[in-house]
Amino acid sequence: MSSCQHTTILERSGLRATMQRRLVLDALHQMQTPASPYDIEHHLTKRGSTVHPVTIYRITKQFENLGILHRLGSGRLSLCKHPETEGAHGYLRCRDCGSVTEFQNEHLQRLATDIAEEHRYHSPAPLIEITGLCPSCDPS
Amino acid sequence: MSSCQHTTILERSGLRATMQRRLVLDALHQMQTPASPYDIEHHLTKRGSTVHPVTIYRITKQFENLGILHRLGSGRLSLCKHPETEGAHGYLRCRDCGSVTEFQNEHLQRLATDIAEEHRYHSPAPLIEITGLCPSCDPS
DNA sequence: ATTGCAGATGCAATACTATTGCATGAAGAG
DNA sequence: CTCTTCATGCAATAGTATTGCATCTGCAAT
Ligand SMILES: [Mn+2]
Ligand SMILES: [Mn+2]
Ligand SMILES: [Zn+2]
Ligand SMILES: [Zn+2]
Repeated sequence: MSSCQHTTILERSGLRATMQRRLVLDALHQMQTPASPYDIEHHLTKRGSTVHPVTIYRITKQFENLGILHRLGSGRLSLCKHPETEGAHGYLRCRDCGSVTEFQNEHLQRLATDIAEEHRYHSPAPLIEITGLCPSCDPS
Repeated sequence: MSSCQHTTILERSGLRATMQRRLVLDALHQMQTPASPYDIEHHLTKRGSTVHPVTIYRITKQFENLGILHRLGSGRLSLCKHPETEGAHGYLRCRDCGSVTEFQNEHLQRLATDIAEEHRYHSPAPLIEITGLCPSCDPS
């Protein structure tokens, strides 16, 4: 996903294609892993760009509402890899160290979508999150 | 679930059965809905009991690690209804208003557990959380 | 029942995270 | 280019969580 595709995402969203929004999308794309607003700021600072933390909070909230990114239970943000897909996205998260693995399971995603609909839930980006202890954090 | 059962939970956990821990369990049980640490404090204060917020933070973190309660993505805590059951527990959460509905779906819980095991995850209380927009918050 | 101690609590200080109001600045339509 | 609207930066504030340390208490041993 190139920087110009990020601009396309913004155009389609109805949001103005500002430098700050493109930088936030670039950062999330480059980091490849869920990141907090301050993680994003640090990433950008290291690369010589600056976006004010308050702006990052505002931008990410908008992106979340548009389904451009997912906010995980840890508060970290993950770029939605397939925004055109209406189906659910799956994450496995360690509640100890916070590490996150994205998974793809059609069957589970179908079931989760059904459950959401049963309860009259709707979202442009339904999110399934399974929380447990990762191998490193499992005391056994 | 009575107060004496709460004491049993504590005995089995290896934690001392202090007044504060019993009060936190009582509060979560009485509230019937996921609550933040400060929600718990306010509930207790209204009933004439006081447990210091810092203590509630410490207690709930221990309970979470023991699988006695679940910490949802909103940060709110839900008493685990079936601590003896090793299977996963499911929650549907609105990312706008934060309302939570617990659901029970054997099939989805089985699938989620399988996915967790595939990734060598383990937990005394695996948690499935589906996030979307509830009927009240759906703009459509 | 008394004692002793590891573990638990309360408090204050601190750190971290998120939100709001307002003045200034930039995107993009015309 | 001009204008309007939306977006950003900054400062202040609010909300949430953690830590160190002194004191206290559950509970096991005697
Ligand atoms: Mn998505
Ligand atoms: Mn459980
Ligand atoms: Zn871990
Ligand atoms: Zn809602």
